[in-house]
Amino acid sequence: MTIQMNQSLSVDCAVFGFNGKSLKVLLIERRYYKPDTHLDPLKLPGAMILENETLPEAAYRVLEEATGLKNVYLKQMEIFSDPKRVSGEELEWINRYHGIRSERVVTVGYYALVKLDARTVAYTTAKGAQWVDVDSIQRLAMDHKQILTTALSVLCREMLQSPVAFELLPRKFTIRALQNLYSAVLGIEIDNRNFRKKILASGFLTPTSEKEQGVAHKPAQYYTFNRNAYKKAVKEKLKLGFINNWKY
Amino acid sequence: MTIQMNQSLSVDCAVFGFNGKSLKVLLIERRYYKPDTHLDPLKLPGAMILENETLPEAAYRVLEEATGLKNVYLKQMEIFSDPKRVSGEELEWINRYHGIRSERVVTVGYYALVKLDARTVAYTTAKGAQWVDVDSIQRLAMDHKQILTTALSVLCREMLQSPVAFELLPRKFTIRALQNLYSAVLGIEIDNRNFRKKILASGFLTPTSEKEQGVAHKPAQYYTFNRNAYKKAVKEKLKLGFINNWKY
DNA sequence: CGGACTTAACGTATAAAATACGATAAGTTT
DNA sequence: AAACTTATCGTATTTTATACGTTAAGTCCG
Repeated sequence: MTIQMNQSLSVDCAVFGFNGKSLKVLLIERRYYKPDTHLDPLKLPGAMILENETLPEAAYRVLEEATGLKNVYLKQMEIFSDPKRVSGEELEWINRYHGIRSERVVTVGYYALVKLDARTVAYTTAKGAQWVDVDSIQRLAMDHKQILTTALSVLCREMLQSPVAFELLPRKFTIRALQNLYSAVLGIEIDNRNFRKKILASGFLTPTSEKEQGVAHKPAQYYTFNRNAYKKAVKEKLKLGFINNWKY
Repeated sequence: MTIQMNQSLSVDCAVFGFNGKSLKVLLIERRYYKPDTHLDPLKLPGAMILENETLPEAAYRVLEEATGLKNVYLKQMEIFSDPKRVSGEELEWINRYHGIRSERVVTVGYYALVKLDARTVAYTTAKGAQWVDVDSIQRLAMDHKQILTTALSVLCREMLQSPVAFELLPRKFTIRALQNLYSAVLGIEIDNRNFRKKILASGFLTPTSEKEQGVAHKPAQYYTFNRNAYKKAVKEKLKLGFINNWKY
């Protein structure tokens, strides 16, 4: 057995957004170097790591290029290192596309959460990218479907452990919007009265002076996420899951 | 900017063990290619990734070589990709040691949990490795101190979320031993009466017919971890931290 | 041998959190 | 104006966490 050389390292990002109804992921249509290929056209945004660049830097670079956004929630997931994860025609495509000669490409999966506002949607669509409902995705280029699946499971876990939900919502949001997001991503039903009670009791939401307008029911108050209150609470108490919530 | 080539990928493992009192990590003394070097001698077990090998495979290979154990709890943490994380004399050492010519080494950090029984200790010490108290470690080779620090924080988090503690205990253990482990790793005091109540209420422990012998107090019952009961419980209820424990 | 000592094991009382669900409020739609 | 929808508040019940008292079963030491 020989040590692997002539390999490349890439990053691939599953960029998630929430439109109030369902979870979306950003997909890019790739260009072929020959027209009659049968390779899957849609892929996650990604790039090769450059000299003098760390992996997070590469991921942020990809993300800014794809969305125009700089301060985005971004997190490393796992690394996909199957020696055959890209091979044959796919490897050929990569080498051709990047102008390199690599025998193996190991990729690091990232997942990102963005606020799906009009500006961002305009930017991405102008770039030819598309926001696709995560449930509707059957196949993607290379092993990107697998990366997406991993990202989804990581997102579920994170939603339960930390306040990442707010990364997907606009700055001002209603409690119901937050509830819908949890409900959609986790696929569970939530009692709105208890959810409200729990989330308000946490002290992480600050009410604004604004209310919904033009909705066919009692308009709801808008809140913002109070990150400082959250940080303070984390410091004060260890949060558990397995052996629930002890302080001692 | 150019795409990085001539790079190597390695794995480094923080292997933890618990001796009943404190948390230990397995360290290896590295050999110099010249005697008067000032490089730190102790490092985590690690290896370069081989052709036709995935990263987890590489990590298991390292682990088996270092401990003689095959079925070990092993988990990928994060990737250390600073372009300068090994450079100069350290990079020279790596290239010399492995007989390669690499300009950059990106490493994937793993952490492993093993049961520190007599056989394993004998095996590792015969190999010249040592089990060192984690609190006493000041410096390590390359950026291995940083990898260790990351591993420790991941371990703390995992201990609170999933039953990894049992990977560090012998098959049969007392409730007090489990408590001491939590107490040592998390650095918190735990009320033994409430701990017992909580852990027994979870239904994850199966009592055995054996008791402690020769201890200077009432002998405690030995228990085993009931993994099936745990899996069943996980299925039945989502476990949260941020928005604690809902079922709905 | 007997009392001191230590931890195991059980129990009880209180506080805090989760859950189920009733009732009213404030808008739009028809 | 009645129907409809969701917001918002409230209450009762159950579950879980926490603090801490008590007895049991051994060893240790005189």
